[in-house]
Amino acid sequence: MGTKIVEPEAGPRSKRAAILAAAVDCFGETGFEATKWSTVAERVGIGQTALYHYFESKTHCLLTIMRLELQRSHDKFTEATADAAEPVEALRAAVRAAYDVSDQEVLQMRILQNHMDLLSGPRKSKREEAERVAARQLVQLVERDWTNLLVRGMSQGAFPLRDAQLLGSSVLGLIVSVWRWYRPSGPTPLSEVSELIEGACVRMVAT
Amino acid sequence: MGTKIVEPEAGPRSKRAAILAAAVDCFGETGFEATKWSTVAERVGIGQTALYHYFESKTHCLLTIMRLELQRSHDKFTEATADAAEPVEALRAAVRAAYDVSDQEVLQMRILQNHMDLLSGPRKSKREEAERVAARQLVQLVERDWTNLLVRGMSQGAFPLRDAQLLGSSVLGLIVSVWRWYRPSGPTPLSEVSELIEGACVRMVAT
DNA sequence: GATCAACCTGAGCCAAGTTCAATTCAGTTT
DNA sequence: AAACTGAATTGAACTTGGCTCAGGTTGATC
Repeated sequence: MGTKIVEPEAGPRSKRAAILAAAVDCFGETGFEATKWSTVAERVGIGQTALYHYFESKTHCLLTIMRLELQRSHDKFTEATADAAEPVEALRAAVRAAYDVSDQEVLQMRILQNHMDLLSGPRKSKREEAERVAARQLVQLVERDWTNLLVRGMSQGAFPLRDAQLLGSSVLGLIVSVWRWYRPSGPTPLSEVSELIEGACVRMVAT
Repeated sequence: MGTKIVEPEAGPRSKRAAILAAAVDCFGETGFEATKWSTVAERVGIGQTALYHYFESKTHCLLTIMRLELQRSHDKFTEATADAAEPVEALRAAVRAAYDVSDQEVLQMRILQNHMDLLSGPRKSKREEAERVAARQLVQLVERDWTNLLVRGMSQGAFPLRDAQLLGSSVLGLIVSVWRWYRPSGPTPLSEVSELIEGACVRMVAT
C-alpha cells in the first residue's frame, strides 16, 4: 500500500535540486518532448551522462517533477481547508489556495497537466514505475480531497445533493484547465482568474 | 487570413483515410509518443515508408487529426445552436452536442486535448506549419463560439454580466476536461456526464 | 500497349536517449 | 601524508525510431 518514496537525501555537492529546477524550466517552457535532455545538462553545467547519476531516464525526472507537484497540491489543499468550518468557505479557500502559486509552480502545474496520461500505463524500469505509482496515488488523494469537501457540504445541507464523485472531478478539471493557457506574462492576472473561478465553483456546487 | 487547407482529394486507391483511422486508434489508446509510427503502417498493411507518401511526418499526421477534430467540433456547435433563440437553451444544446460523440471521436478529443501545446510553437516544415496554423485558428473559432454565446446571453439579460472571454474559456475547459479521464468502457456513461456538466455550465453562467 | 502519376519499398542515415568502463574529486581512515 | 572510499563525472560507443533516398510497381487513361 502507501509506499512512500524516500527522497534521496542530498549529499553536499549533489546537483539533484539544480537538475529538477532546470528541468522544470525547460519542460515547462519548451515542452517535455521538445527539450533535449542534454540541454538540461548544459544549463546545470554538467555533461549529459552525469544526469543518469541522479535520474534513471528523462521520463523518470519528469515523473519526479509531477509527483512533487502533486504532493504540494495536496498539502496546500489540506492546509487551506483545515480551519474552515463552513463548507462554502472551505470551497472558496480551496480554490484560492489552488491559484496561490509561484511562477515556478505554474510551470510545474503545466507540466503535470500536460502529461497526466503518463500515469495510466505501467513503466518498464523500477524507479520510474515507483514514481508513477506514487503519483497516481496522489492524484486519487487530491480527487478524494475535493470529493470529500463536496460530500461534507452535501450531507450538511450546504450543497444540493449530486454525484459528488463526478462533480468533484469536474470542479478539479475546471480549476486545472487554467494551467493550459495561463502565462504569468499574459494579459490576465492570476488574481482575476482566481476570483472568477472561485465564483464559478461556488455557483456550480452550492446552487 | 483564413487560408483553408484543401483536403487532398482521395484517389481511388488512397489509404489516407485508413491511416488516419489507424493513427487515431493508436495515438488514442497508446499515446502519440508511445506508439511507433511503423505500428500504424503495419495496422494499415503497408511499409512504414509508404506513410510518407501521405504525411510529411508522424507529427504532421497528429496535427491533421487535431485539425479535423476541431473542425468537427466547431461545425457541431454551429449546427446545435443554430435554432435556439433562448440563450439558456442554446447553452444547453451546445453542451449536449459536445458530448454527442462516437467512440472514435472520444479518442480524437483525447488526442486533441493531450497535444494542444503543439499548437503554440511554430513547426519546421511547410505542411506541418500549415496544419498547425489552421488548427490554431480553429481553436480561436471554437473559443469565440462559446464567448459569443455568453455575450449574447449577457446583453440579452439572460446571464449576469461577467468577463465573457474568461468565463468562456472556463466553460470550455470544464467541458473538455472530461476527455482526460472518460473511457467508453468505464463505469460512468457519457449521458450521465453530459447531464451533470450541462447543469453545472448553466449554473456557472446563468446564476 | 505506352504513358504518367499515384503509390509503394528496401536500404540506409541521423538525432537523441541511454549504457558502460574508466576517471576525478572530497572527505575519512590509518 | 598516503591509502582508501563512495559520490560525481566523463567520453565513447550502442540502440531505437523517425525519416530520406533512389528507384520499382500499379492501374487508369489515351
